[in-house]
Amino acid sequence: MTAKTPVFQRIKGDILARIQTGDLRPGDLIPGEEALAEEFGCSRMTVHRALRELSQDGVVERRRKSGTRVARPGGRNVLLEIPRVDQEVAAMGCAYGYELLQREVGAPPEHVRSKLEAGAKTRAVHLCCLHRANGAPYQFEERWINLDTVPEAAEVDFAETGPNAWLLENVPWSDGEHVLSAANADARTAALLDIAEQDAVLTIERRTWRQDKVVTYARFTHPGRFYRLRTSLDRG
Amino acid sequence: MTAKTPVFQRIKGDILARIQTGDLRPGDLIPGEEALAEEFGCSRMTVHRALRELSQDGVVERRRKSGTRVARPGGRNVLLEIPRVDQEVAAMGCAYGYELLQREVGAPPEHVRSKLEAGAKTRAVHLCCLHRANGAPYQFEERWINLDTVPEAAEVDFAETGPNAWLLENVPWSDGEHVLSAANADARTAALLDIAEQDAVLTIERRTWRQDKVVTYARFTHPGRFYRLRTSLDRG
DNA sequence: GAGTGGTCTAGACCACTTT
DNA sequence: AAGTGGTCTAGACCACTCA
Repeated sequence: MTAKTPVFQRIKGDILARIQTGDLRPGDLIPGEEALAEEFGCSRMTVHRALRELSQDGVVERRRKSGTRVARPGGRNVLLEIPRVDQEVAAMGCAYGYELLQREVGAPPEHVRSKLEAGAKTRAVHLCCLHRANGAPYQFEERWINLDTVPEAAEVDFAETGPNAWLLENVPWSDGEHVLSAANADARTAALLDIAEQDAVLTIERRTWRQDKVVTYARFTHPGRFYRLRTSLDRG
Repeated sequence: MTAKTPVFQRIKGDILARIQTGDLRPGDLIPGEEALAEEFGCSRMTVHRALRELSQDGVVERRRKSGTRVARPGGRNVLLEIPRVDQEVAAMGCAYGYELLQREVGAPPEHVRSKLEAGAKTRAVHLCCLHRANGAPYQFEERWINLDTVPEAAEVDFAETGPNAWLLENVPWSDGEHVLSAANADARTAALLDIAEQDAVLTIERRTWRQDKVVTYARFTHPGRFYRLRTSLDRG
């Protein structure tokens, strides 16, 4: 069935194979687009697309006049999929439960205000939510939503719908920043997640922007014993 | 200077802006390639490239005959950069130190053998390494290298060069899988990292493949208090 | 100045999916 | 059967960068 795979994909695969077998090593020069076009019996555009995608994947580095070289892998860039809680729980075959523990509107504390890149007069919605799997605590979410950026959020009670789902519906496709870290559970978190105090938890902090303004700052906390984040393959 | 930005980029930016302002909402239909080509005064190929890249970024979904629609963001896909330890330490302005604690060659234990997808007779190099920043323990690395896949590794002593650097030089650009989790430090790890027992640690497990065969399985352990992994922006 | 990649075109044909 | 995206071409011109 190789006859049906697009030419640019065969070129990508061919070059990748040459690299993985050690035939081409980091720093090695790859023939020019015109030469490859002749070698593969296709147009330069097709070769260009193959090399461009390899370059975007970090496999190859391209410079005008110098040519294309196999990249020296430094760090690993991996694609991390952070699923939606409800979908994640459902994917495990568990019943998903949502509970709003706290909701208040007002000026956020100082350390949150800086995360929101907000002024002194900025108000925010502060939410504490618990997500459950088959009744058992699964994730604790603490979130602030910047009312300067999303004033509509002040009118939503979030009693039934989690803030994540609401934001995805109403403020889609913002840019984001995530920070992952491990910590020991404090007394409050331990009680909420039904784990022992000092147990390791994995926390994900997320900030999202819309048009250069911070939309929301959220902290997701999972029991470390049961929570693992997998990355799908990307680059090397 | 918008005159110098490529046309396909302007198209991407334009459509992204329409989405971020809420002009286009998830599920909305985007005009066909031919219509957009006329709207932007360019060829269909140029429009196609813009839409293809948006599709690869997960911003839109394309189906033949149906057309192109704004994607419903589900989970977040973020680009996670896992840097090389030495570069990471150097980037913090610290002196990097490497110490090989243990090196042995033999049959790996059962739970590792399954990770290596190895047979009963497979031998592996087992390494325990400590990475330091300004003399202080920074990362503990435990690793097995599959000698079926990389027999050369049996001859390397890894006393001076860390296994990561060696593998990147000798087995470049393999595919990878990563698992992130939080855990409480056991006595041995705590002693090595100079932290208290039960302190939270962030662990990264990595497996890499070359040509469908597992090259190596590694566990990297960091003090959770000081270690954070940041994701750069990608998709929503 | 010369050589490389980067973009773009106008048109063609194909592949998939819905009607 | 028709309409959409997916690929490919042959050629063009431009932009960067090295000698």
